[in-house]
Amino acid sequence: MIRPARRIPDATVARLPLYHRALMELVRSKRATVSSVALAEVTGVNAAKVRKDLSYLGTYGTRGVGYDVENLLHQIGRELGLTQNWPVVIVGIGNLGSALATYGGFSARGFRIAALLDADAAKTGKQVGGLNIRPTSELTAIVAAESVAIGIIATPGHAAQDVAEQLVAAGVRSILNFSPAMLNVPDDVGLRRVDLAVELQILSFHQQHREDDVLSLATGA
Amino acid sequence: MIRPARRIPDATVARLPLYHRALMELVRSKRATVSSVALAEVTGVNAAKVRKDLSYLGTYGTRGVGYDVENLLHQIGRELGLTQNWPVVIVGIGNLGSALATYGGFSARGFRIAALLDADAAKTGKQVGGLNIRPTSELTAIVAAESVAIGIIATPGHAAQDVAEQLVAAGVRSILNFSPAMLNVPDDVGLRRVDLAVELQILSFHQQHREDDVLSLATGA
DNA sequence: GACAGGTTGTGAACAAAAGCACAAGCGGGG
DNA sequence: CCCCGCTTGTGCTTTTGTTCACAACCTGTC
Repeated sequence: MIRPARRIPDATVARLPLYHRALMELVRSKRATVSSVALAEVTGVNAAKVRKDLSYLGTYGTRGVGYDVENLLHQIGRELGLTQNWPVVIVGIGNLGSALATYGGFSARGFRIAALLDADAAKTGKQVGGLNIRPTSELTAIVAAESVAIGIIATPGHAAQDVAEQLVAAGVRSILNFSPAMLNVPDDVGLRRVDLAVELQILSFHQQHREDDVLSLATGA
Repeated sequence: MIRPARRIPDATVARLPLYHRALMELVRSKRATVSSVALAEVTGVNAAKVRKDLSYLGTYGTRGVGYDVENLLHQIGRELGLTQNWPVVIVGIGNLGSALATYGGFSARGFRIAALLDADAAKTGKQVGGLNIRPTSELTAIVAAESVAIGIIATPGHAAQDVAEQLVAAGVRSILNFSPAMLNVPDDVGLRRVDLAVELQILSFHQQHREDDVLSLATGA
């Protein structure tokens, strides 16, 4: 067999975007090569972990030298599928949808926003980030016409499942869900959820417990 | 000692907000008790994992019955520090900052937005989500006056480190960074970063590899 | 052409997390 | 008062992820 040697662990996949971004920085600053230690420093990851992660992609480093920045960037990009210029649709153009539509980070990494959709007829035709907002009814046609494989849901929670089903029916294969709802989709459709408040709550947990510690230190408990 | 038995694993902490949100739903639908299986279903987590996670908080379930929804919600909220009504400041009121400022999920979970700050004088005084935008120069005063412990950075990457240092100097103990920059802060300051494009890239990876599989299946490779 | 300094790639040890499986315990019914 | 069905809490096993430590190897120097 040809590709079985390279089953990339989830934890590694989750870090590849981090390396990718750091390498983009390094390219901009005209750095030709980078060592695992240097890459570890800018990404906040342990150097051995960096090397192991990169070794899953292939043998792109040179002992005694490091990694060629351009090449490594390319390889990671390829592995992540960023060379494909995926078209994406964003459904739900409220504050968050607008922020996503104008967020430069997507286009900088090979995602092209194919359309902005919103169910609210009052928004139809308005421009956000240089694109017209279109009615959700056009979803199927747009997905078919542009071979859209990825959909982003930024609607309120109660509309999300319905939108997800429309996306799946239209042929979208991966969904990024920014709404609070938990979605049900077929097994063969990729699904990830981002909750803006989760990270804040995790911070709050640690904050809380640091205070507890200080307190118990003070009282000698 | 009093609190050493309960060292909650990171993986569990990351899931507590998920349970918390699901329980809020259940309270709204007047459900009195919930079993680990039911909670597992709505959160998409394995039932045994739910039970183990909850057991770290204490023994709040009843065998043969399940968990009391209200009580469990309260316990999780307390553990996460959500009963404290933490004041937070948001720095950088562009599209993303505005989305965060108007995002209902924060206030619904015990975070109060104490101020919106932006370095751009042209924005000063404008209203977003019922709050006036104030100049960054007022940061120190606001943090002190309102005992702000948590800061959210939604500025462009190049401004983020500077803002982080101001926040730390002013006394903020935890920072949530939505900018692409990697920040350096003292060890005793909590720091988390959210990158809106990361999840999209992870999706892209899986999408990409699903297509590879289909392809190699077709070619018999 | 050998040596020194530096860096990768990876086996092996260690740690954390996930998942299974079941004893212990609750509550309702007869 | 006992039995049965249900559900928790958790010991144990397996899987996944992290870290260490070092042999293998490259490059430039003398």
